[in-house]
Amino acid sequence: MMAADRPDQGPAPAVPSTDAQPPWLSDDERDAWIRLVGVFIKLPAALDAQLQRDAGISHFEYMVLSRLSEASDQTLRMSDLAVLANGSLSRLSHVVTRLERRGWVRREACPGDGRYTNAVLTDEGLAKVEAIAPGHVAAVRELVIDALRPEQVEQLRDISQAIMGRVIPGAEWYGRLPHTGAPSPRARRPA
Amino acid sequence: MMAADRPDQGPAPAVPSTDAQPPWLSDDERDAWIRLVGVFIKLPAALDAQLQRDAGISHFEYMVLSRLSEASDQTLRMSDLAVLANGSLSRLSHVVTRLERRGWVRREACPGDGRYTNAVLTDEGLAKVEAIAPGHVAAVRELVIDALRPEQVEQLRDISQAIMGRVIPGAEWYGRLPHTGAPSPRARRPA
DNA sequence: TCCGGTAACTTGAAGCTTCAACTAACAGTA
DNA sequence: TACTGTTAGTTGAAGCTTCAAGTTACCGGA
Repeated sequence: MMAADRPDQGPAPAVPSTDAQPPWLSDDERDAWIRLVGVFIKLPAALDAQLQRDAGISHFEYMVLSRLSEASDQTLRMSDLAVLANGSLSRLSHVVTRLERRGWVRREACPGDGRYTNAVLTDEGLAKVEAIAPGHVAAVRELVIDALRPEQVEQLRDISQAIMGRVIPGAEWYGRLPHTGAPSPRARRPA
Repeated sequence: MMAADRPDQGPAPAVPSTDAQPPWLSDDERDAWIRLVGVFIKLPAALDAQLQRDAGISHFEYMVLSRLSEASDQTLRMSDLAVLANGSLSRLSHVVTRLERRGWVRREACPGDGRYTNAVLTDEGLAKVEAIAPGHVAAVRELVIDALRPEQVEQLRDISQAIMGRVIPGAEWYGRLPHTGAPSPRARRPA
């Protein structure tokens, strides 16, 4: 009966706020937000669909295999791999168990410190990623990169970086983890 | 043994492609992509966390309640609601069952055409959204909008729109569904 | 009025993620 | 050597999503 006057922001507040922050989004802000929500729901689904169809794996599994393939010795500590793949340690542990069953990854106790576990990409695993990667990169191009003008790609980088800075407070490091570097005695995270 | 030369794009291709499209991403493209992946993994998690903590519901459930609260008569057809909430009909059906159990939504057979089912927001449901919305909008502001300069918000809108155009082919309509409009005899989707 | 076709859901099972223990290994201290 | 605390990782259960049927209601002929 009176909740439809500010679409997409939910109903009007019972008590109008007088805070420093405007309580609702402007039309432009709301517009951008609604579309961004669409992207972060539909884009992952599209990537999963492509990988599932062409390779029978999820996007998260792809990231795990891909990050391992980039690491020196195809080896990473579970906890570093979890950060690189954007997942929790628990999620990674379950997924590595599955990937182990499929023969693409193997666990090894870290020699010298038994607390750590290394995940190692097997030869079959490496072959699998090498087979999958071109198709996946093509999909990323098709769905995202080629949809944008070059300056938009830069804008996207800056915008994503700014959002990540809020989502993971103090995450200037984001996207700058070990990757090609040495096997990282410890991921360099802020304290 | 030779897969670490192009970080974050997977290993090099066995057979170098000579296609029209460059097979790999440039450094700038890769950079933007890695960060975008971070956003679409971590941002939904952050939104879910806020809503779960403050209201005990998921982001998808919030969208369902919110879209209903904006609809005339707090009523929408299941299939329209599914589109507006960015989910499959099956997912929506399960979620509505849960929301019904909690007393926030009610199902009604569409009078006149028994094939359709209407989801209706109850008074308790409306009260719930009204209580939740301000906190959620504050989180969206905190995590996204306030992290960006005004021109970046516009860029984000355009970029998201461009990506959605690829992810859901022919989706110029995206973000422009019923919302405040009449109860939509049928969602206007491209054929 | 019957019959095939189709669109709108619903449902149950399988699979994945999350959450909350729990275990294991080490570091520091006495 | 024992005791405490901390960090890495694992595991099982609960909950949600997806997938593949199944229903139900209607429409358009014959």
